[in-house]
Amino acid sequence: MAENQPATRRERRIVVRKAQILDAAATIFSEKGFERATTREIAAAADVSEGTIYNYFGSKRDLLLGLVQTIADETIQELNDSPLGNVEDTMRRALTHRFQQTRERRLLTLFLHEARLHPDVYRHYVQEVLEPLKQGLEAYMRVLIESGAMRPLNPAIAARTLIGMSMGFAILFELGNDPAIEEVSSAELAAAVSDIFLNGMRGEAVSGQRDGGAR
Amino acid sequence: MAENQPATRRERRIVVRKAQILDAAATIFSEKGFERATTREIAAAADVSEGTIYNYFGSKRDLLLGLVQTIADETIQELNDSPLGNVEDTMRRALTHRFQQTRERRLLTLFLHEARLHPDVYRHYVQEVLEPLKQGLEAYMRVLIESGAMRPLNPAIAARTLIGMSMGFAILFELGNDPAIEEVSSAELAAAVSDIFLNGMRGEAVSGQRDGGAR
Amino acid sequence: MAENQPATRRERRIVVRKAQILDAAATIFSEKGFERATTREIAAAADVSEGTIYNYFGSKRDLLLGLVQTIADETIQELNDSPLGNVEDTMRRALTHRFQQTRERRLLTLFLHEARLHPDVYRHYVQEVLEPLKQGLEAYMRVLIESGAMRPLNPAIAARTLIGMSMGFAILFELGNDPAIEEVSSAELAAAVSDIFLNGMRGEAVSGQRDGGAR
Amino acid sequence: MAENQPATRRERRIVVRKAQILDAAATIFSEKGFERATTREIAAAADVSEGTIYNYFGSKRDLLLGLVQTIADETIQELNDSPLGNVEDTMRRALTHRFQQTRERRLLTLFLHEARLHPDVYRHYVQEVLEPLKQGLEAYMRVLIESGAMRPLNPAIAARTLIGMSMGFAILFELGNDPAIEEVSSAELAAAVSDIFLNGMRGEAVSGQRDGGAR
DNA sequence: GATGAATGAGCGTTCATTCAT
DNA sequence: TATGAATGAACGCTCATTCAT
Repeated sequence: MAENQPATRRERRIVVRKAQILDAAATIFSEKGFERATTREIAAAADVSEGTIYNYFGSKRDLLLGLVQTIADETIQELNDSPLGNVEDTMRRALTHRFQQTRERRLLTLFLHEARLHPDVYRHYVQEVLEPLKQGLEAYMRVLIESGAMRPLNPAIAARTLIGMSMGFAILFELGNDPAIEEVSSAELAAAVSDIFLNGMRGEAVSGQRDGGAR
Repeated sequence: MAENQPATRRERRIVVRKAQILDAAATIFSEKGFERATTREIAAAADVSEGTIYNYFGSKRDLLLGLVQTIADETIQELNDSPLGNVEDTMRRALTHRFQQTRERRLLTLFLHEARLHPDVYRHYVQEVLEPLKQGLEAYMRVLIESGAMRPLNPAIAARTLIGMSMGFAILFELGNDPAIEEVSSAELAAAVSDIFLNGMRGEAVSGQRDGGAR
Repeated sequence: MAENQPATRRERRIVVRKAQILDAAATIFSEKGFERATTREIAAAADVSEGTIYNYFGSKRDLLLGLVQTIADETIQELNDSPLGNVEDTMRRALTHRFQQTRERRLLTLFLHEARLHPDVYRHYVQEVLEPLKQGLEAYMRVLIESGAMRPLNPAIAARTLIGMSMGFAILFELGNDPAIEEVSSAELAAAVSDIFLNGMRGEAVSGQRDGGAR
Repeated sequence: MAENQPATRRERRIVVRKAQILDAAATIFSEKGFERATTREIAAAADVSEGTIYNYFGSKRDLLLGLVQTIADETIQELNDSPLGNVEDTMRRALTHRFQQTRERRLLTLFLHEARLHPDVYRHYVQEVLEPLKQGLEAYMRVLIESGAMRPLNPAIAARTLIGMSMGFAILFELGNDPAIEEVSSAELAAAVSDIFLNGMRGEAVSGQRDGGAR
């Protein structure tokens, strides 16, 4: 966002106002959920009147969509910006970032809940963020497998396992009240989780004299 | 549940009615979310009047709690009933079950969302199901590690990684629209996921030196 | 009521049941008022089911009417039964009775409230009890005045003053929390009140010239 | 009330709106009673929407309390403002005023009914208006008795007799349908009632020896 | 007759949205 | 533009009444 400062003072002010309101919305949505949050509370938290919200957003729903969009954009930006080093580093960095964000903005369960129920949110969040991520990771898995760096597992499932793992962990975070993960730094957690996954993708299949999926 | 039929006709009818209403509530909650579901819709889906709901449940919220409680009880029951065979089988069975349930009852994002926001749901779901599961798994990890079957990783984090992985995967399921996992049987998915995790817990730690995608 | 035992066992039982239900209704109405009393509570207090109430009374409203009727009948009965001795004794006896009843059955404000709002109650209570009482007292006043026992005041107003006084006092009683009247026996109160009224009706008119407290 | 205009336009509008709504509430409560009055009706009578009521009052109950408070304040104001002349004049003036008010605002039975059932109304009406009145009158009675202007009757009972008389009369008024008092001016009624009471407090005690109606 | 579960109209209240200022 | 009072549809819930058992 920063690279593209709107020219006029007016446009700049609009962007600032929108951000101010979205920030407030994020806070209140996170505290109360979408439905139980009231526009009055959001207005109070944003230090504007209720009417002002409607000068910048068409509806309460649009606040949510704006928020989702903002975060989706950020996420995509980060993914694109993240230097592609070796797998371990990349993954650790991505997970670390993810965990840090979850600690700050507890919006994941909200987004998932709303995405499941509301097509617009679904579009902005699942289709625009999760799907590309799946595709990208799946392709990456394929590369790693073909290069021999990983076992010949189903790359689609591997990609989804990683995403699910990351998302699930983030949710545990968001649910809170778990010293075992709260007292560990995001980086350490990311390292541990990434270690398990990557190690799981290497090595031999767990046989399997026992019957599994792999044989 | 069938083994323990309440004696009197009246008690039996009450149990049936409650189940009928909870079933309807599950359907509507899953479709609309808790807040957007109305007691009128639930009554219609249960084929009773609105008043009847309140003969069996004290409030709309109690419907949610009843649902959470029911599913929590089921989950705990399953965990206790599940035969403790070797790690692989147990895990596969548990995950398979989990994935099957998610396909049928798309309530996970709802529960997580509500648990995050409502202390009662938190108590019934997180504290009574998730916490014990964490503790149990953590202890189990410890055993496996001590026995040498697994690397000396932090058992707390290992347990949470597995739970997060399972939960995250279930959410991807619930979000739907992903042929890559929908066209695979629950058993196969469970096998693959379990394979990655267990393999990840064995073997050597992945060192940071090895490079990743470039090779 | 006692003089006229219904012949059959069945009829007798009906009368008993009705009384049992009306008693419960009196208790609950007095505690909660008519609207806030529920048929469920009344049924519980009467130790019958809700349905049973409707076997004996057509509606909740009919419970109130039945109660009003019962008390109106009692009141009329008492008035007719009360021996007509000298004025002082009669009045004292009537007021004593009134105050005793108020202490037991705190239904006066309820009746007045409902009579003001509901024509049926008005008919049963105001027209059948209060009006005859006014007429009777007015005629009595007339007699006393003509006989010279009282000053030539407007007998209609005199009668209403006495009734109002008695009713107002009863309300003060019903409102409770007033040791000054609660710790005095009904008889003493009745004597004092009756004394003031009767004395007020005798003697000379109070002329405006006399000054009041200042003297 | 006019002497103390709130400074700002906004504050003025709020006061006006509250009064407008309370007026409507008074009308509807008087017609239907508190429970049977609906906020819809009150809103319609006040010519505002239902929502607007809740911008000014927290609940339907608060409307009642606001009304009680308003009238309690007025009553207290009047008592304080009323010039203390001789007893007769003071009493006549007070009663006249009372009767006039009852004719306009038929809220007495409602207030008594609600005061009996609802602690908040009790506090605002009985404790803040009736009790001080009792105390004031009792003290006044004591003065009159000590000065010899009245017989040595129990001043507490005398005070309550007067209050009860006034209240009871007001209720007869409110119940309506009585030409004998409706066709007489408030001032005349007040004069007659006050005459009876004051005369009753003077003179000698009515002894039981004198016979009553027979003479 | 007695029961109490079922009913559903109707209530008080909330809150996203509008619009006159 | 910013405001916040006004709006009214829609919600959760209650309870008098009915009726199958």
